[in-house]
Amino acid sequence: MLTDRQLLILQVIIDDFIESAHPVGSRAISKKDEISYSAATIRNVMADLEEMGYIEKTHSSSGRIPSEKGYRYYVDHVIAPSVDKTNLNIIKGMLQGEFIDFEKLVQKSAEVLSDLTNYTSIILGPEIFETRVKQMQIIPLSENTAVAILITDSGHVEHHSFSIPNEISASDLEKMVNILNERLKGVSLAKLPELLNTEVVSLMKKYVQDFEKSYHYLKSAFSEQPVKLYIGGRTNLLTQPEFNDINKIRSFYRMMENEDEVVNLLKVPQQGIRVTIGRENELEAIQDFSLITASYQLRDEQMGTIALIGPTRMEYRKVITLLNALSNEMTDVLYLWYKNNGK
Amino acid sequence: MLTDRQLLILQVIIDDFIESAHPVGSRAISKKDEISYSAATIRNVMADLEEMGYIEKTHSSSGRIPSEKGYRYYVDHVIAPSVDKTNLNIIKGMLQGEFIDFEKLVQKSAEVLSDLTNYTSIILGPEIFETRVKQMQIIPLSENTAVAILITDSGHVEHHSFSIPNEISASDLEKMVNILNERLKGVSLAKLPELLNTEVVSLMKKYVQDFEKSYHYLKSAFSEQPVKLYIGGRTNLLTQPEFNDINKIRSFYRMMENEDEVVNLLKVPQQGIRVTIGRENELEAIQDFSLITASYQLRDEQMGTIALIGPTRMEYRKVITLLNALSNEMTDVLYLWYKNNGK
DNA sequence: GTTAGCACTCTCTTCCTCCGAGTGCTAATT
DNA sequence: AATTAGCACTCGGAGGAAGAGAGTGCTAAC
Repeated sequence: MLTDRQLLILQVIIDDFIESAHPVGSRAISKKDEISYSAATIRNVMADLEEMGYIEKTHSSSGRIPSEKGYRYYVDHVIAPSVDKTNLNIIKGMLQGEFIDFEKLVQKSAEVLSDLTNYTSIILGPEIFETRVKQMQIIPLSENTAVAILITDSGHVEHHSFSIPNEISASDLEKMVNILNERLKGVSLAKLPELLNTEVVSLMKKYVQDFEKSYHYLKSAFSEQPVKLYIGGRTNLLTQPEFNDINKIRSFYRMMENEDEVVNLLKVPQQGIRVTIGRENELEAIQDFSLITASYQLRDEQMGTIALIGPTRMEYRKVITLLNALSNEMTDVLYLWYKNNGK
Repeated sequence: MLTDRQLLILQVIIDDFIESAHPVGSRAISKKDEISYSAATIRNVMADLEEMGYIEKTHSSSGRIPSEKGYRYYVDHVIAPSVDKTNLNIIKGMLQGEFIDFEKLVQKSAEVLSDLTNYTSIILGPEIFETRVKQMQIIPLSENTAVAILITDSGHVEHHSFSIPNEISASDLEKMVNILNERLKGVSLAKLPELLNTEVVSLMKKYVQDFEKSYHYLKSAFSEQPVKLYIGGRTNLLTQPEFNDINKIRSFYRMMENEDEVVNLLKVPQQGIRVTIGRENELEAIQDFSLITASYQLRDEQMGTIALIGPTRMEYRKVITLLNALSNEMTDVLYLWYKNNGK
């Protein structure tokens, strides 16, 4: 456990380093307004903090920088989720406009988040499990191609072109769609695959010739449920001094190119804010970074994740506040929207 | 006009520099198999080439590197569009698979192109002017929201959520859609805005109450015709030695983040291959790069553009060959597809 | 318990030197 | 007349030495 004085000095070191990116020396600390000790005293405290592992030197006679353990302590004990009115208003303003298309809104959120912080923002979702099938359609384009469309009550549209084998007749296709619509309207997407496999199959077998094949094609058209990923401020991190190393840039952007990897990074069930600092991250490519994630919900069900990624020397206070605010707002908006649409 | 010997040496310098990225000296040239002159002779020729502006020194006693003028000459006079069988087969193989969704195919092309070259590929389009309206639909989601869907005969689906003002009744909406479908089916997208404004308007005024407002909302839903942009190998250029400069990286990626700018870059009517080298590019952010573009057509109408961007020290021969092959193949595929679908 | 003083450590920058690659020119060679 | 060998010269880059500056740990005084 840290004494008050140790905590104070740790905090000053971290705040200063977050701002300047330079090692912090005892003299600089002693000059701060909130510090009333001499440099020598500070040095003693710093020696203690270093021994405990909260700060480090870059070389034997350098000032100190926070260690990952130091950041961890700072995040866990120092930061009280506060409210930043200015940014909160920006977020509220953004989310308040006429709310039509949740996906657009998410995209916009990612942009605002990265602009506000100068880090890279990643937003996942919304997952569409909770949304329900509004309508399904299959529209023939030519003799042997068609496009299948699935519309959900959230306004989400999935579409998929596919080719129709010669054995399947247009009338069969039509029958299938009728059956699908009749049976699946209002079904939540989470239950869609199950229903497709059981009830609907037996029903269709009765009416549709050459059922197996049709079904196969149809299923492939609807089974893909991509998780949407929105990234904002891809190039923001380039201005960070820790990004001077070209190899770091390379490995980071390689990672970001790989959507699956990014999705996996964020696809974690969670409540509240999660902070992983440096080597706390399992993914090697971001072990020099910190990742801060929050989720937004619909009726206690996690719909998606919003995250910011930046150097370990991150403005944790600001970022956590912001993410907290945004996730709450998104949850609220989502709730209201579903309520207003009578579901 | 260059003599044969000057041309030969220019060619050797460029080929060598493209491969090594290091200035080429007279001794190295004289050692090449295809060169039978001594270093001293080469030096004389090089002095001439430099005087004419085709090559440059990096400092007073360095070897030579090609100037932009040198590359230009090389591209215009040395490169005969040849056929690279291996890569051509890769491309053909890729395009041959069951052709269902042109957009997916374009995306895949961008990936293959960047993998094959290690540069960054950009593909624009396909522009959908030539495609025709297959069906339009408006599906109400709730009391005051709906999603408008437009399906074209190419399998392209545009959708747009919008809110319905209270004054507009559901039955009016239905009428509108009926009218739209009746009138617009088979109309090419190029003519869509015009028709919407003339014929359809007058017709709808008759049947639909509060027409003005409905029309306004509907139009906004269908007027946006985004040009799709596919980028492959975003991080490929990071491995190029000329990308050691962080500022270059920054300005390049800034540019690439701005979709509009990239679209403008490629949205140029053209035939054949177009090569812009270094400062020939108007856009400042890529004045250290070369951009090579080709287009693909449908019945002499340009549908889209494919491009590669890389350092001015680019493998022009390979890239031009590849782009040439791909644009031809894409044009063929497009033609066949439309033919097979009886249009 | 706190602080002043001081020797010490380490990085960073600047300056210097040396080496090698490559050039341009001149004179010799073909 | 064209080509080539020879040679002095130039410049960038690597490597090392020296000095400045920032900061430390320790000791002794307050």
